Amino acid sequence: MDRKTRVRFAPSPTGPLHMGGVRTALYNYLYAKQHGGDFIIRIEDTDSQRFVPGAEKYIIEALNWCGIIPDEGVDAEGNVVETPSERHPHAPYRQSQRRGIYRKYAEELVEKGYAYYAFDTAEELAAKRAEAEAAKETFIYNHITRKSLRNSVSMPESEWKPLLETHTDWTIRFRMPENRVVKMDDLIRGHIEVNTDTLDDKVLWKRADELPTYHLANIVDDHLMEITEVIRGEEWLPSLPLHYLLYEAFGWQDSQPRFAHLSLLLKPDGKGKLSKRDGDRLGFPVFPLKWTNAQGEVSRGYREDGYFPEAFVNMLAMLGWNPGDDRELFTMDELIKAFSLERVIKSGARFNPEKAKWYNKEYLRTKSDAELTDLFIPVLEEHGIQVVACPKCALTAGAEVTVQGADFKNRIFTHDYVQKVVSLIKERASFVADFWDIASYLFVSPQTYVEKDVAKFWKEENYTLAFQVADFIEGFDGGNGPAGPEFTHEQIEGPMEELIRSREWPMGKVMNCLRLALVGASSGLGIADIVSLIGKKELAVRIENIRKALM
RNA sequence: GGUGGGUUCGUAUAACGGUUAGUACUCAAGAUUUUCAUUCUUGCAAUAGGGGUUCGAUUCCCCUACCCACUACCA
Repeated sequence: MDRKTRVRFAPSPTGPLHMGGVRTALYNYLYAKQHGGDFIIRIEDTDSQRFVPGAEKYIIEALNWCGIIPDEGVDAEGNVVETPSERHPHAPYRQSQRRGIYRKYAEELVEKGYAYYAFDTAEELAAKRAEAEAAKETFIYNHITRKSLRNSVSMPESEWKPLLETHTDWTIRFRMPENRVVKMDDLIRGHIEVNTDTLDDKVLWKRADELPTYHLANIVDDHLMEITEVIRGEEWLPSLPLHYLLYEAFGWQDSQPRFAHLSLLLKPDGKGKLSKRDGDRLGFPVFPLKWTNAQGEVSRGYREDGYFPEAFVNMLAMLGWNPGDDRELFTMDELIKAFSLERVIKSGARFNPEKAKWYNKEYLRTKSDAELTDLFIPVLEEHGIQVVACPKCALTAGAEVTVQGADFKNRIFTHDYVQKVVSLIKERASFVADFWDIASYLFVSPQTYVEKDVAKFWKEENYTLAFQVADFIEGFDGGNGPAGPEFTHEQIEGPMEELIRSREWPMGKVMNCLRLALVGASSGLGIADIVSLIGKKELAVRIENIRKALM
């Protein structure tokens, strides 16, 4: 009776999906794909009070961005996604659209004696709880207190039956058995036992909004959707006994899914679980995508912060799971092959933003120059730089211009130029957004000179020599004869170094003076790289600028 | 308070009951480089505490401490 693996991610659309939620979805997805099964997204929107418009769309988009694509569920537009060859129709995938099916299951339990009608009002129960708390006790709605409360167990049928019609906010509660040890198995945590006396009679269905609570909807839907493994957050572990008992009450033990409870993501410092506040406080995103709430408060997202989805997913996968060896870099396909619930860590995983950054850096390096160039161009445009596809082609403005690689005056650069820049700087960055800070001097003449570096290198005996090197570069014909206007890095580097060495000039000091003129600081690419990129004309401009500024 | 879960360097983690307790991130130092960055090398740094079981315990058992979750007509 081997069943096809079917797992589900069942978020509640009450806000943006937390990165812990993404991890839960990811582990579900990896498990499904590894077993050649289906990954299903089910929207658990049975709480009309907490429903947040846009949250569902956000969740689907976030998972999409991560490459976690459902075989069944809803897509970002709200359309049903279903496996084409599936025999069983499982739609709809939103519990609010399934409301019609839950009541009969709840009533079936009442008929079998596993549940009962309860007529206590929320106020009455709140009063009971307050009373118990005052006496330093815990109020539990169970076999002891049940008798003194208003329900179909404590009252004669003649009394409660009419209440079903007249009373509009009754509930159906599970009848928790007395003093029974529920024995459970968790794929991650092993064997667990709990005595039912510590549990209470949970509400399964509410007459007020004709909707089930999580527990009922969850079990019924998992059964109907033929879910084989339930992989969910640790916060559900305490209700596992109830869920076991529910499967038993329905007589569905044979097809009961296996359970795996994942530990929570903890904040990077201090105590407690990772929250939105930690991100704001420590300066990192806790959500995959940017989210703006009803009050207009914006929460940053990994996508908008410049993370590659592969890096984000990889980082998340390693938070609470490891392959058993030293490998740390995994593509989604590799994760699918390597993943196993047996190697999921039981304890909570503290999130480390530094490591997240490191992952992005690693992935940045694997990207092609062309790909990174495409990502860099919008950043350049934000800084007023125009990038054209070829040296001689029409600008968007309409005017035709000729750009010889770089036109600093008009702030126009060729695609080819940008790509060269990218190839030289990509190993120095963690994010594409860093490119501008690292390489702005390759697009704009420096406006200021770092004081500390000026003090260290800008001395007459150094800069007079630096000017001679600049003159040499300007006169260099690149081996192309007198007509050769520019040169490559390879062409200039040797002769330039030869000049300095043959005259026994102090290489470091001279170069840094030149670098100060070109970059505005004593950091950055090699001089040969810079001058071959920006060209003779711009070199002259920058020498002139620094003369004016510092002499 | 009750119930359940958890505890290896600062962080993420590895280690059939037998290891000088490994790796990565961070940090520090050194090498390389015309500077910075990269790269490379090295270093700092852990089994929560106490009892057992055992020839031998990070590993198994018990107690304590601490952390987390749950304790709603929320999920």
